[in-house]
Amino acid sequence: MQVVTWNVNSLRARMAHLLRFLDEVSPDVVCLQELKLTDDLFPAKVLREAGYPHLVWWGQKNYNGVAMLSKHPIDAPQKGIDDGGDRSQSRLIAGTVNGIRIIGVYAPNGTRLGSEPFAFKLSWYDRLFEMIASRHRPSDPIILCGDLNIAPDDPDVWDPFRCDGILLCHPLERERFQRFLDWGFVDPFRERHPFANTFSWWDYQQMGFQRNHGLRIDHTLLTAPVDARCSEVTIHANVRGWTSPSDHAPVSVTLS
DNA sequence: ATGGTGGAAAGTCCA
Repeated sequence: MQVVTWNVNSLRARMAHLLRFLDEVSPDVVCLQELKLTDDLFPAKVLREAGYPHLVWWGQKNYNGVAMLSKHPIDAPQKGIDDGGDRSQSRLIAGTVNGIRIIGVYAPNGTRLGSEPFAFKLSWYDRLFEMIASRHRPSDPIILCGDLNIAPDDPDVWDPFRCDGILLCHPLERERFQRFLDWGFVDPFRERHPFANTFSWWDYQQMGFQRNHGLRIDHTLLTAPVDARCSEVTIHANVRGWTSPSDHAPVSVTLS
């Protein structure tokens, strides 16, 4: 089983790329972020015809928006962090596929250090952790994937000196990421490639992709029983080179 | 010095 996460930066603008990717890679499950459309505009019919009959989506006007596409049934679908807190931003979609709880998220960017959106990012992460830790054990099969908007360590950034302490690389953000690892999640990419400077996002500006000025902020965290089945982690960086691309590449995990 | 690019949408906001 192959599971993909991809921030498409507008589903409507990226529909041709998505269909091409589905055709070329044929993953079992796809978690999408930044749909940037309302629920009524979600292209369910086209995606069903593309081989993904099982769909869950939670859109929002202009910003955010998440979806899960699957070849297999999606049990216990969930939209948002169901803790009674803020639901104004569509940032989480979850479902159980073939016994694995798959949680796809679009973490807040944070905008600027010290800003209100930055505080929202930190508290959103606290809520996400609480949601998972309060209802799961590390021995449960879980995939936590998405645009986490955190580059966890120096090898995850194009220039550790220039990126030191900036947004997406700040200690307060890295603490939030580390908390999931301390709880029991594994970062299978870093586990298999300890020193690789491989990125999942490149800025549109100043030839970011051409100069490989990128960050690894899209992740596929696995609990131990899923990691034990994980044969491959692929960052599909070639997709970032397609004409008029998303600024994020898809990331996939392959399970035996 | 507050830019550069891209997407929402029709003036800015967000990333």
